[in-house]
Amino acid sequence: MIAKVIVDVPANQTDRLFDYAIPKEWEEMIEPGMRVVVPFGPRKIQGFVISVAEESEHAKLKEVSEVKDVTPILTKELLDLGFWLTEKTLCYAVSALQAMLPAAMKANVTKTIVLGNRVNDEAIWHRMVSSGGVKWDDFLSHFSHKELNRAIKNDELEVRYDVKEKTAPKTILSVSPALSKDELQVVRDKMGNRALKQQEIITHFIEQEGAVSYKELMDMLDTTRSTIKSLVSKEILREEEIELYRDPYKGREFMPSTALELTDLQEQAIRPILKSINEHHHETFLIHGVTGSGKTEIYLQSIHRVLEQGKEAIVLVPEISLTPQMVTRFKSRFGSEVAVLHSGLSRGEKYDEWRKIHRKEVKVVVGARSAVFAPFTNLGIIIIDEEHESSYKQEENPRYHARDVAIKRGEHYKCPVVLGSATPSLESYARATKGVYTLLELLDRVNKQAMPAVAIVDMREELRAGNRSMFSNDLYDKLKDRLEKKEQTVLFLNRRGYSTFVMCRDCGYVAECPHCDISLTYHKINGTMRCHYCGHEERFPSQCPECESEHIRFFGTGTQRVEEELTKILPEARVVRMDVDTTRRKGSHEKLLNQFGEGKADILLGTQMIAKGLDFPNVTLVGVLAGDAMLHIPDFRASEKTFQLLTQVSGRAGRHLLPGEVIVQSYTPEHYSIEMAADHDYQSFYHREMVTRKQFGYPPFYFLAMVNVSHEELTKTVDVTEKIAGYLKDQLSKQSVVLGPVASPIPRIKDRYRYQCMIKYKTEPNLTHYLKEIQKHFSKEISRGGLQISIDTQPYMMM
DNA sequence: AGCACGCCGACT
DNA sequence: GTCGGCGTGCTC
Repeated sequence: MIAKVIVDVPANQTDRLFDYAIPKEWEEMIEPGMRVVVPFGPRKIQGFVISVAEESEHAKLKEVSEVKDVTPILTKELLDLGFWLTEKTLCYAVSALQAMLPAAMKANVTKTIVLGNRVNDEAIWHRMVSSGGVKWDDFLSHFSHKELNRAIKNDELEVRYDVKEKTAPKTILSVSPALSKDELQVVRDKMGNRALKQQEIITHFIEQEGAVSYKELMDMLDTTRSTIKSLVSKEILREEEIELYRDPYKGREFMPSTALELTDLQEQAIRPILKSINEHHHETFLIHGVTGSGKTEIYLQSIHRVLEQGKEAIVLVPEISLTPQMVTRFKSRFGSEVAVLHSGLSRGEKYDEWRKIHRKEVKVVVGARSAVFAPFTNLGIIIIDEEHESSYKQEENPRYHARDVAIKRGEHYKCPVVLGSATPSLESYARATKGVYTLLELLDRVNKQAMPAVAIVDMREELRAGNRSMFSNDLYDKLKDRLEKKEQTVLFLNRRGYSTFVMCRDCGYVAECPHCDISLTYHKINGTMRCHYCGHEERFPSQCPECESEHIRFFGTGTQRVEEELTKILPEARVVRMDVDTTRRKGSHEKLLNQFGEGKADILLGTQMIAKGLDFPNVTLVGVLAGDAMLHIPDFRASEKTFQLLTQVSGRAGRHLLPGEVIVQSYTPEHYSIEMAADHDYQSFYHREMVTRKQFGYPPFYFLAMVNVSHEELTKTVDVTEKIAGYLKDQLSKQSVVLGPVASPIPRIKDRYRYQCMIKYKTEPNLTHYLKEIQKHFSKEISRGGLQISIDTQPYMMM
């Protein structure tokens, strides 16, 4: 029998099936979707079995050397999904398969030098290697490549390839009785008055079933390791390794919750979803529900119905809002049926959560983007909350959008896919309007609470009036007011660090990263300037490197700076700052939020990450310091992003009894995305923005594809991009537009020049083929490492 | 991606 | 004549 294998080598030339003979003893065992270790050239690597066949076109086949799984880790459905992804996103098949598994399962190949068949105990390395082998790197730090190669040729040394998993299941050493209960009784009675502690332990095992870990037993019976050990050596107890799940939510109690009574509106919205579940057919729904309209309850009750049918559910949540609050809601409703997958977990924890899904120990998974690949086999619903979020698009290979994958899986399982948002993406809303998706609207808040009043402050006027601080007078007054009333405020700024750039007031010099074409950001904590793209760091200069003036200052505002300013103007305010810098440590995210939730702070100041999902009853004021910060990014979605962000942030205020108020500061207050967000008017925004999209030929009117080229040399970069653009212009129809070559908005990162070419099209059935041709044509230059070409068939990042 | 093989210039 | 540099091509 032959195994057709995709090997774990992400390269153009190896992106195909390789045939291996299956040794007799494994013939019955090997199935598609299992991982195997195979010899590949002189080394050993991991691979995925795609299919099993009777024969091969190849005369001489090597044998599969190891089988890594007892049951397939990828089902037929997921294998097919992988190849669909490969085709759609133009990535290597391994990359697609790998993306569906937790990182811990990725193979880790280690090389060890061991003694060969011919004995040479004279050799200088003999003592080092003879004791069971030496790591490849360790050997080479003592001896040269030349010596190694010669010894290998002489059969005196050998290289052993070990293909291991990155993370193993966690185990704990436990003991269980080696004898029956009656026998234990007999043994205990024989002990008489001696070894009382040992008798206690035996008593425990007579009274209770099952294995217990050393630690538990020691705590429970107040005994010591050696007491247990002696029972083990007498063969009364037996040691065993028990597999353990790393439980990220260990020790936390989730108060069970039951279904809430739905409002009439919610009732209307959930009905078509339940119908789709009951009737077993695929349909994509878009719930357009304002913040606080009770979308989550609809999700929960839909899932409930799915579970009643014995099926499974996937809930996708943007990484950033996978807050403990969200997790709590699902855990309290569905208890231990829930697995959680997000980037805050350690690699091992993710692995364990994944195994719970794979072993069917859970029925619901709540997770970020990659949870869309959860290995369920009887899916009943897929929910994507905050559907418009750009984090559902993966910005590395495979460059997929979770929404597309969800719909693909929904079609396969004939189950509904529910997209939910207060500010749907234009793409989705347009599809809903056209009837491709079913639109469900929830335009009132559950508690009939009015939407918060939003005031826009023109910061140009503030300047004219002589206010040069980052807080408008209005915002300052309101902040003070809330402090007095002991109510809380959320302050939002889309920028971390201390300032945006460093400039000399005399000559206008701006500090830039020497490796990237981007200005450096000042970080006060250690007095350095940092590049957010390559991590380059340098000291803040005491004088201008150009004109030696001492008037070199930082401009713009970051969260650190705002925090400092706040303590100056409102010294009595207690501020919690949340950004990547303060939440880097595990669990700090949750800690800061709890602190604020328990009323230990008056102001929560933060970036993106506080924009969604937070629900604190005592928050009555939301301040957006730079409402237009996003408007000026070079991206056709800039207005959309601004509208979404402002709407999301405003939704944080007045969610309960106290009415909320929002202040948006802006230098361009008249922009429609800001005005319409202030009016909570999604409809008008949608229509207004669609006009622009149509006019400039962007989605949802046109499809996009983006080719990004980068190389160390500028001329080479331009040259290649020109060739690509020329080729595409020749091949594509006249209705399609090929833009470029143009320099990327950030023309250089990490000493590499970056150019791009964008394609706008309506129908282009062979586009994938042409793009593949481009990849093939430059594959040699790419594999040599000099040239990089990345192709995105659904770009979300224009930078 | 690795890794071997082969060809070429620079050295013992 | 030998070593090691890198360009080329293969991996079932």
